[in-house]
Amino acid sequence: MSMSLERQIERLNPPQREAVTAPGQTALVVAGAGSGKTRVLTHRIAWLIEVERAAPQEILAVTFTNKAAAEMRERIGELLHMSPRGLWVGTFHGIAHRLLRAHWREAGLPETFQILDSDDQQRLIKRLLRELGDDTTKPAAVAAFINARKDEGQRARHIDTQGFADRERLAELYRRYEAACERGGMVDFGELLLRSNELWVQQPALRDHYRRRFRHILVDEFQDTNTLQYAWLRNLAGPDTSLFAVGDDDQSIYGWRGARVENMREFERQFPDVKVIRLEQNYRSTGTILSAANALIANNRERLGKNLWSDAGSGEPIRLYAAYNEQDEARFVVEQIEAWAAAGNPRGEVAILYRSNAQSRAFEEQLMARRIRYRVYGGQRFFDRAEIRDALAYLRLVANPNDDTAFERVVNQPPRGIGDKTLETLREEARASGLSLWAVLTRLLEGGGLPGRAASALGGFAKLIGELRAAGNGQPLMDQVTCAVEASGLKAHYAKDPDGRGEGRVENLDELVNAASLFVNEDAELDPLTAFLSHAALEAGDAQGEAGADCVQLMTLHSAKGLEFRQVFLVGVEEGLFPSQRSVEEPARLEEERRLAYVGITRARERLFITYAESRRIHGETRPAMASRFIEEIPAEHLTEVRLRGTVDRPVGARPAGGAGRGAYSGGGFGGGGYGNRDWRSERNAGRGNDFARPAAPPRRESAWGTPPKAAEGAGGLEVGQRVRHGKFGEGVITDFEGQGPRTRVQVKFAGAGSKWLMLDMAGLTPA
DNA sequence: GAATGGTGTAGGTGA
DNA sequence: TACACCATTC
Repeated sequence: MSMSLERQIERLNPPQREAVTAPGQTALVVAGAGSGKTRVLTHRIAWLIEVERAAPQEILAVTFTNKAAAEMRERIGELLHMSPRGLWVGTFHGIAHRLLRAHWREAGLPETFQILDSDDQQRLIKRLLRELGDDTTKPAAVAAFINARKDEGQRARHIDTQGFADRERLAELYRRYEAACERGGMVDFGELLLRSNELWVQQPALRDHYRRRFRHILVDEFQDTNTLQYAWLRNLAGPDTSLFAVGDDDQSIYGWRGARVENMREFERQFPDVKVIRLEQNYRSTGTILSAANALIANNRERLGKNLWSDAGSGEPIRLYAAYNEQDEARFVVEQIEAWAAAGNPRGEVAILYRSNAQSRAFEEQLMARRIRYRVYGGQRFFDRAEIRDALAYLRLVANPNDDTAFERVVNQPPRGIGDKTLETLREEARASGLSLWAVLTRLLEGGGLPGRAASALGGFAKLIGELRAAGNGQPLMDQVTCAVEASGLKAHYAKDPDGRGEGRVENLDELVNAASLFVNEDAELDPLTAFLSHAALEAGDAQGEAGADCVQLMTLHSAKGLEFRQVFLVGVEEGLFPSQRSVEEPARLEEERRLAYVGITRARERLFITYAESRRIHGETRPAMASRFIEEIPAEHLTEVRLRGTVDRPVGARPAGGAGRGAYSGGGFGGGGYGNRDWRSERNAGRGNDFARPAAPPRRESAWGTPPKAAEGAGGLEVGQRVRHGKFGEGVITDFEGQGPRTRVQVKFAGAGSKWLMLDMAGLTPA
């Protein structure tokens, strides 16, 4: 053992060390949030190589996200001071894809098969429905059905329709969808896994080859495996394979994608000699944050059971902010971030976590207005943009002209005079002959029988694709991409700015060329174009915004899993949004939402804010909202309210201490305009828990930072009760101050515009 | 065949 | 709000 690895392993705590050095066939590591899960996995791999003398090519490590795979690879490299050759680290999808590329013949695929993403998939289904004259079935519902069946390992022929007409219908669509994919050499995400699992089942010799090769299989985020992934693992693991699974049932958040937490229990049952190791010491968060997370997750019934602990201090209370609406919420968060940065803290250690991507908008606007750099993960990804997908479709046709999905996308993009009528002829012909659209097109052009105008338009398209294919032969990838973007007329088309976004789209197309020039094909077996297209499908592109820079991180709770930040804002924590409306009706889904909240809370190392808005605009409609039940599930002693609607901070549960505060809390209902007048706890819980029974603590007058604000002095000679004039809002009376120095904020009750908090420096108030 | 405007609708997470 | 889809017009 090298000294450094030995020392590294000595530094682990006993259960971590036990996991890393566990002998025997199977181990299940139940690893709580922040308990050093990735550390265990990477040390385990280093230990296998250095101590157990395993060859790197005997090790397979599977993760769920590309980000996790990249991190694991990097950390193994650091531990071993080199990048081990032959070690397989990747996502389930990435590894399945690699297998299918290597064994396309055995898998019954054409060598040039292309990957269908969910958008392609829906378009294909839409086409199938149109063929059937079905305009009532929703493509999304069909896609969901097919994907769910694939997640369960079922093909169309396996489906037991039990005489139910709708199920029969869906099964029929699945059959047609399978046929269409088969014809075009197209493989969707689920198919990657399904087919590679069938490879194990139908090609035992091949399976045995990999069983002999991969003596060690390690699985990350095991709680998120679905039926098919689990079957795939069980098939690959032979009697001599050592299977090392790491997971946390409390962080299972992909049920909607078929994940089965039950697989953890199943694993224990099916491998009787499995060694179960629990990692419960948390090294990440303060005691307060952990207690809050523990209390929240205790409301779930279906748990393996574990309790995180930490020997770190309790730290600050969790701050709760009730915003008036989503703009106020964003403004509050961004102000907090400004203060954090002003105090010399890195912005890159701040994350804003939300339930859904659409929520990023208000925060982006505020951050942009205040010129704070930020980075948004997820959402509209680079490879999902319309113009990029167009360009990729041309490239897909170059790689495989039978790819009907790509054909349909660009046959008339940019418009070249090929309309519905002409396309319908093609489609019909294709249906009748079982050929691809491209094959039919070639045949029709040769045989004549097309109206002159259509023939020349189609001829132009065929010529273009032919030229792209010829030009691409042996050319560097970048030249192929340039050619597809330019010769297709795509760039010129978008440059004409058909929708007011032309400039950005042209930039994106240039960026695609740039991406191609930087692309490194790591699989020598694969031609660069196919490798690039697969990369585009499997890794949806990097986050938007400035990479590497010290930026605030914006992402969904789902993409935050596995990450940690010194300061976290958990925003939009409202009933109907988080937990989402539909999940409220189903206990299992509600529990998954709660696990998502648990994931969010446990991302924070030092400081956690939870915010919600009392009024939120959804689908262009403003609706009242109320605090999420998850807030109520956090013990009140861990929460401190921040400046609830113009009053001072107070510990949650404390009664307002009269004076100006009282009015703000009295009264019921919400959505009544102006700053709200409702206690943050909903009626149903008032008087239930002991939160309200505790003796009321005196309201603490403090800013969010715990620094007592100075009163009027230092605030430009203004004081409470003074009449002032504002450029936009007119005349008003100062009712409160908060903060000090450049962060001083002042509350003014305006005659015509209600009560507002203003940054003193910015507001330009003059005595009236 | 292409462009434009109006209408209706909306679940949200991701490889 | 934002986008997809349809009907109308050029």
